[in-house]
Amino acid sequence: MATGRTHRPATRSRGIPEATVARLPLYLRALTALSERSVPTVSSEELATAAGVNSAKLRKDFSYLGSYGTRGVGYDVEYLVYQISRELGLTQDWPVVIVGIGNLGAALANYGGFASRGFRVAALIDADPAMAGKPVAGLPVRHTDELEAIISDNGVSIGVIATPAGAAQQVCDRLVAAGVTSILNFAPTVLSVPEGVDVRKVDLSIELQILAFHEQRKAGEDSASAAATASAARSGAGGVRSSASRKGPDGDVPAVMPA
Amino acid sequence: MATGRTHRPATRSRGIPEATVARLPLYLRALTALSERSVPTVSSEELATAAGVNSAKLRKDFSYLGSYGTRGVGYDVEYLVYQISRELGLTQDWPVVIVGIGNLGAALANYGGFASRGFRVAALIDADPAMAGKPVAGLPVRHTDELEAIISDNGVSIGVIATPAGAAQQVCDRLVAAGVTSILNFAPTVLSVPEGVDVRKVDLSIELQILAFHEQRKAGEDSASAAATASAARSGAGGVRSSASRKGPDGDVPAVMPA
DNA sequence: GGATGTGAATCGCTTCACAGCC
DNA sequence: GGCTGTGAAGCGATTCACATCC
Repeated sequence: MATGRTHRPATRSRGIPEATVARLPLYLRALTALSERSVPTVSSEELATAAGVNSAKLRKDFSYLGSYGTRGVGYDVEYLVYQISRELGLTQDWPVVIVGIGNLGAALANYGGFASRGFRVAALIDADPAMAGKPVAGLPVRHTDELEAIISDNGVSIGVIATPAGAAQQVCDRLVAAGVTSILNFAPTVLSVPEGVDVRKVDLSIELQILAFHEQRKAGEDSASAAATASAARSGAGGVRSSASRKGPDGDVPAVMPA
Repeated sequence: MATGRTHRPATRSRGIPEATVARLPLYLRALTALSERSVPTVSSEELATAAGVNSAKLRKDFSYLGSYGTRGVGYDVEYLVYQISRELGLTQDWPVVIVGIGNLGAALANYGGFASRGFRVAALIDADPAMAGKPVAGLPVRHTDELEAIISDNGVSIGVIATPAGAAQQVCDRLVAAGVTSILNFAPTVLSVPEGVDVRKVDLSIELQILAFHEQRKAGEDSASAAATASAARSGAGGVRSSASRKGPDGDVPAVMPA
């Protein structure tokens, strides 16, 4: 999960569950591919496979949007592309700014997936004066001083933060003050924002850590020694928990602190 | 959510809920920051705030790991850092390969967040012969031909795919055949993998699309015209179906939705 | 007194299974 | 006959609220 709803008591945004909203882009991508191959209709089964979900979930998801299918037949690809696009708000143009033009910011600026949906990179912003004016992905990098002007001149409501962690909150505050109400945060830090501002976060290392967790489990299933280690860890963790005593039952000493 | 568990019947990985696992890296990050500031203990309340979750959830999460706190006092920062690191498998070294050294791949290679946890970039791999040998983030780019050798020589079990969508499945297949069992996929495509291989995906444009959805809703609350558009869209969508509308059992919002 | 640890209640998502319609 | 649309059941995660312990 790479999400970060900020406050808000679970706003089931008018009937469409959050989990469904998160999958709509997936369906849209699969449908767009079908559309390009001029496939006229799909069954929930086929589309679900293409999107990597199961068909019951897909049908349920679509049922929140309306009755767009035809029983015994399936869904009209073009029509569904349109409906989902509209539901997601992609039939309109969304100017976005990217703040922090390091490696990641540059990668984002060049990322085709933004432009191909309704997103338009209105400006690239960086705090380094040496970067100012340099073209990245065909756009000149602007200095942070211009941030407020850029936001209001372009009517930007979505900002992408790709700065180092230390600068993120400050950038966030300025974006919000300038009128941005949705933020996609790539900096590894928790942003605090006022009510009404949405933040989603993508943390690259978190995803890897989750994989490492499962990977470790797999290793434990195979080799005996690894399994022993793992299960010792386990019983220390979830186990009996006799009275008190932190520290796992056996040799489980900290001593060497990891990274 | 940017996840992608592949098959597997919900493997509540031996007692620790998936949702909890996904938050452990968050806690770890907050704890590491406290550790660097030499803070000896934290309460669930403080730590929860720092990690961006609520304290009840945090305590519940920690309860799956064991009783590592002290009632009336809080949690020992260093000790908790160690326990979570170990639980996540970060006390060991994880060699990873990054395949596809375009803008994004290069950004990932340079990303400090990998190295700082237990991850070590063992190799950068790209299909472009012109890239071969060129240094990126201090490592020479290797050609795809060497993929299998690199995986087995380094005992790599985690692979990162940052190729264009068209190449991703093929790269994935080769990684898996060579022994990789966890994949972090940045390509905007659904990967199919055999049982036992974990895939997590990060799709940059999906996150933006989710923000756009909520942004659109906000706009509908403000201006009358926008609201009209939105609700027209809505009724066109959910409309017909005379029989009882899904939607909350009772007073679910009509027309103009509340904040 | 103060904060953890955790059953119990609640909520929301997923899955099932079948009625409804083409 | 085939596939959608959806109540209802199932299940996991979140939240509550308080017993427990330092």
